[in-house]
Amino acid sequence: MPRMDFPTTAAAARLLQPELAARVIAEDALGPIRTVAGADASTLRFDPTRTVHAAMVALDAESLTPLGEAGATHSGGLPYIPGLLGFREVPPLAEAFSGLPIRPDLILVDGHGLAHPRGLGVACLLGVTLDVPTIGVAKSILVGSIQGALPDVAGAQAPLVWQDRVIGMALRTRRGANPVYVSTGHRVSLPTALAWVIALGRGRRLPEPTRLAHEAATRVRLAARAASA
DNA sequence: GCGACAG
DNA sequence: ATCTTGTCGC
Repeated sequence: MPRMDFPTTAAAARLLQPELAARVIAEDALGPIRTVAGADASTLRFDPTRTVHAAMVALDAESLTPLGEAGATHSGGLPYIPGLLGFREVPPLAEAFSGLPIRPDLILVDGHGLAHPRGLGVACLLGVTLDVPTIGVAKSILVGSIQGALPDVAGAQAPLVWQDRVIGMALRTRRGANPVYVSTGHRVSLPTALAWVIALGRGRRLPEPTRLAHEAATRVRLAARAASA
């Protein structure tokens, strides 16, 4: 099992970013997608111990039937720092990944992929760490702005542009709801990423794998709280 | 110096 | 990210 060493300080994480970002593959390098997974983390608002509860939920890509889930809790890592989210969440996420009953062909990560100032959002870091295709699905913008109009119609899209480059796509998955921001994580092109996010939707704002992972991560946190009481 | 800032 | 009831709207 190839283990990766994660930086312990923000400074070390920043130094490592260019090297890791260079490993990201922004093109389609994936086989048939039969199973997918959602990945998310849950933390406490104010927590000096910096505990992160992570969860991954695997599902059948076609029927969206859940196939299993796993969680992991890590403490003492980095705090939340914009731009360094991956270094905080990927260690517990990678452990959760190893607890899944199956190895998913594709992972939807809660947060950005290449739509990041140094091209290393949490989805990219998880992808290169596990060497699994990943897609970033974020609920708000980290950098860049939407180019053009985004009609209030389900399916509407508009490029997310930063420094004259398209780094992702704003996608309105539901009428009357704010868009989600889709970007390449690893081994998936942006058009393919968009297609999968749409295919894995269920008429709600967030795609099903992401939604289930969010609920699972919350359960991991509540279970940890109950266990320590 | 000021404002922005995934989760 | 999390704390939370009722409430507005299709």
